[in-house]
Amino acid sequence: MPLVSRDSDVHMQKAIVSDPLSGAEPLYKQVKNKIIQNLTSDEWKPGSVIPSETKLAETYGVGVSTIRMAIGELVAARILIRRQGKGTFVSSRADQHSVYQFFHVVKDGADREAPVSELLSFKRGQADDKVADILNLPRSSKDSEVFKLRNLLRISGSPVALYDIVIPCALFKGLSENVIRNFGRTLYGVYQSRYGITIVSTTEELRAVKADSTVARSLKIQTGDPVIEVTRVASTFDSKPVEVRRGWVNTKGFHYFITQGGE
Amino acid sequence: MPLVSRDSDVHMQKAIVSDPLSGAEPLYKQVKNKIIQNLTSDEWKPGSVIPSETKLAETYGVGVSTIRMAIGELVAARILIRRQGKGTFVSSRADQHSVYQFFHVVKDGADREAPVSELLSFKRGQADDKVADILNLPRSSKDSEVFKLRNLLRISGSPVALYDIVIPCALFKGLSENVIRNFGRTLYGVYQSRYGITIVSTTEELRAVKADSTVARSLKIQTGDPVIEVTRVASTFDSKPVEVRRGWVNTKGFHYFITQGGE
DNA sequence: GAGTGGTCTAGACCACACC
DNA sequence: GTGTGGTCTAGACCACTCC
Repeated sequence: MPLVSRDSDVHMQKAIVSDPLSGAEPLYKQVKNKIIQNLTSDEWKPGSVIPSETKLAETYGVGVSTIRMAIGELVAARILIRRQGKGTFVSSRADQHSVYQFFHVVKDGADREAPVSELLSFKRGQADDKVADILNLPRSSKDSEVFKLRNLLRISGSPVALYDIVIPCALFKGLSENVIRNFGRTLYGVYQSRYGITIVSTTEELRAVKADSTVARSLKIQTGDPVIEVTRVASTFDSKPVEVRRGWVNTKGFHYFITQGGE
Repeated sequence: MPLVSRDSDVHMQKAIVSDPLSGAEPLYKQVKNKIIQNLTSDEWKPGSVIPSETKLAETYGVGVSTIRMAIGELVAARILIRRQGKGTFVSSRADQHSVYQFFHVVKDGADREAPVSELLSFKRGQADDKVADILNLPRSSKDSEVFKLRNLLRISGSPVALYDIVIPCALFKGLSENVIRNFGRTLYGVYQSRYGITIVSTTEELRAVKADSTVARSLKIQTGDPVIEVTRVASTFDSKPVEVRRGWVNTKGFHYFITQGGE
């Protein structure tokens, strides 16, 4: 059932329209948003193929090149992956190679190795005001309830990072300790496969601080040793913040890496 | 004088050809490389307009859409900037907004403010083996001569970072203390405006370490205070490493920021 | 109005993957 | 062979900028 193009028909849902006078969004942006909808609603699952360009063109009633533009932007944003002869795939950020999209710590002088995470604690409570503001939750109300997790990451057995994680209960209904333990390798994998929430961007603030006794004990270093303190806000497609975490990274034998630019 | 397309003519320089049998690169990649050549040779200067799409299409003897593909990739890499109705511009990384492309430190709770840099020392010497390897220089020969700079960065007067910088003499002939002092706001600005070298990508390794006495004195903190140690390799278009620097960042009142993903 | 990039299309042929 | 994405083109019309 092709959606509208070049006409201003009204359907039950927002149709794809190209009407210069109404200041409508470009067709390819509308297509892009439709695709994102399908991704957020988990209709198209991570790792799977999406319909071919020609099929999408028919479905939405636009030219193939328009579809290519929409897909092109999503490929640039690493949300989709094109493979010649095979199809266009939904990027699976949970797989080996792309864990490092958001985890930037590696062992000195070694190749990237996937970290193993251990859930140390799982609680339910109120978000403090600062976190509530970041997550766009009301302050101190029933809707500001959050899950609070503590996670320890190891690389080849050595403790690398301790993270305190805060996520809204409203977005992750039914989340429990068991779900996390049994579900996925990474937390973002759980967000994605169980809740259809894909983390696509993060902002981080880094500081060098002295490890307190708790951090030191977890990371097996001395109290007062320098560690990197990371405060991260993770967001989904529309820059909607979903998770706030604060962590401490052991950089004795490990380092935090960043690449900028490049093609 | 249009270059070749669809034929295999031989010119004095590499012509743009589309010959499926010879396994040649796609036309648009060749165009992209031509554009990069014009940028590296400083024929098209940062901040200026490049020829219009139609002109480029004529010049290189390809279709406008092919030009658009080439430009599209360079825009995605933030090397070119398109402005509707005005033209396509060479990104000037020295301007206010893009200083932060490679400098990731800001004052806590404040807007981004451009840092001011002070040259503390300027020497000429041999690169040690490790640095020589990174910069692709021969070990301990005449060609492994490098300039060694020490730089102090301040934000609103407060010392933020101390950097030791190493660059090959061969690439920066005639560089002197005076050139740096009189030339530009940033060192990368000098690389670009005086040597036609544009830094387009960097990799950084971060560690939390204790400040030694030199670092502490420069940053006006206590010896032993935690600081972030940054080791950066900066590269130009073809991933050719141009500069190695090691720095120490004061994160008392400042933080190092990172954004990943996003559209 | 003239020139620029922005959007959108239709269609050709190629390279690759799978059967 | 069939279907996928990859490359490449020609051309239409729109929106913006400058004169």
